[in-house]
Amino acid sequence: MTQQAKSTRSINVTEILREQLLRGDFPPNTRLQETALAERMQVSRTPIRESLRVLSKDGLLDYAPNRGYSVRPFSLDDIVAAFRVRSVLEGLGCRLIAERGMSDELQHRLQSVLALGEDLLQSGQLEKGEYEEWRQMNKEFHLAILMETHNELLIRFANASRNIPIVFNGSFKWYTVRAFQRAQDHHQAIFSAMLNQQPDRADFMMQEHVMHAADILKQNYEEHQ
Amino acid sequence: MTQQAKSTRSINVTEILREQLLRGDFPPNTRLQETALAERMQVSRTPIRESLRVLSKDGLLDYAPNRGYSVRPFSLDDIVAAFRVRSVLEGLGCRLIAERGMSDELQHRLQSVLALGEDLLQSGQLEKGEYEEWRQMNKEFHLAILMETHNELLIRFANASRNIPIVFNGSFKWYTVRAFQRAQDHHQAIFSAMLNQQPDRADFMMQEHVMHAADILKQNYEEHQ
DNA sequence: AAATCCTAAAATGTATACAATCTTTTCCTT
DNA sequence: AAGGAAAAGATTGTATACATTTTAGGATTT
Repeated sequence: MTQQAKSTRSINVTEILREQLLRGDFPPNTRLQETALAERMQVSRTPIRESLRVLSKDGLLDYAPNRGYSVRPFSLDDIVAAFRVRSVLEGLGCRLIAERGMSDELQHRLQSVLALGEDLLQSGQLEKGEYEEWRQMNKEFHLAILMETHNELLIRFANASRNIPIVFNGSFKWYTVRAFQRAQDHHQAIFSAMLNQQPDRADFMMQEHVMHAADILKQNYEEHQ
Repeated sequence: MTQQAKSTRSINVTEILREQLLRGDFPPNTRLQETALAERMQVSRTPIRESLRVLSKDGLLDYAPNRGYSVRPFSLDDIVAAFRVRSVLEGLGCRLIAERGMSDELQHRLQSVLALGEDLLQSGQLEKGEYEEWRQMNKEFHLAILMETHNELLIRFANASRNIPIVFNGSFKWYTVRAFQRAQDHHQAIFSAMLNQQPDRADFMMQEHVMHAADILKQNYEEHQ
């Protein structure tokens, strides 16, 4: 029997609400009233309040004393700005690893991730819009690199910079096959740069990679919105 | 009469506790018990709990469900890692401004800050360890640049990366006159790079500047601790 | 003496009651 | 009818009571 991680209602509510906010379930500027939420979530106001406080710290909600919380609206500029920040953070991650050299473990892990990416490109699945596996693969690639830095603040900020509506699930639904190929090429180049201890190249290519995703989002945002 | 910003006990408690944590009033790993804090702060447990939750989100406290909160210990490596992150964030800020060019307002503001720095160096005050004015000046320099980016996430992260014990008040107490001079030179170079729209130089010099502060802290940390 | 279990105390988690603040409506004045 | 005070309603802020979990201590067993 797997060990159930301990939790509290407050934490559960926070994660459920966060998911809903990231999915875009609530229109921008929607007021989130404590009593209404409490009823909806079948808990008292106490855990709700703690959740809302946390989510506003994460930038997902706006807050004013005695006025309560509302869903923070994100403009396209906000989102692109967040990508820019993430690009330098993840770029720094790659740089740090390139400087000190990869561990064997990371090397093998990334190699298998790269192989999976290659498989997905070959299989033709991506043409049919089945990008869920790609999403998993991509997440593992980025997360594995970040974790290896052992820089707690870097990991925290890089993750936080992805916790933004629209950004969160990636813009893969708008990717062409060509775009997937380019992303795979970027991953390869980043891996190569870290392996050969080329910090500048590793940093630069990661920034290029992240901002490429931002460009695709930018091009498709208006028609979707 | 100045407009008193609205607030709540929860917010007040959070800021008081944050200050105390940043000053290092609590030894690392000290448990912060809600009832004890509530009595000390003359409020009930409710606002205390909300504060502790927020401070743990900010990375100042550790938290485990049903076990409560404790003061997070920071190693020298943690602190240097935070400086590295801050250096790329503030570097990005300078780059963004160098790319688009400075506003007249920022230009004048920074020029007056630079002039103040020059004055402080001339006056000989800094030799006697009176670095409070320098601290103010330095803060304004960095903050003015950040604000001008209008990148909300960048501003938030950059500020958060300074909210760490020891880092918070700067390591100016360990600065020699030579170190102050070098910092002033860095400020001048950063300003010049942004004015002349040299993004690479602006970014690089800001990183150099921030990591210089990290170096000084590193050299003096052991004897202080 | 070491380990384990059990119980009591203390701490955290949650719900609810009350207080303060904001919002809306009503009603009065001009 | 417009404007504005004042009261009623709704919402957030805080305190407290109760529930659950953890922790500490001691008794019991091996």
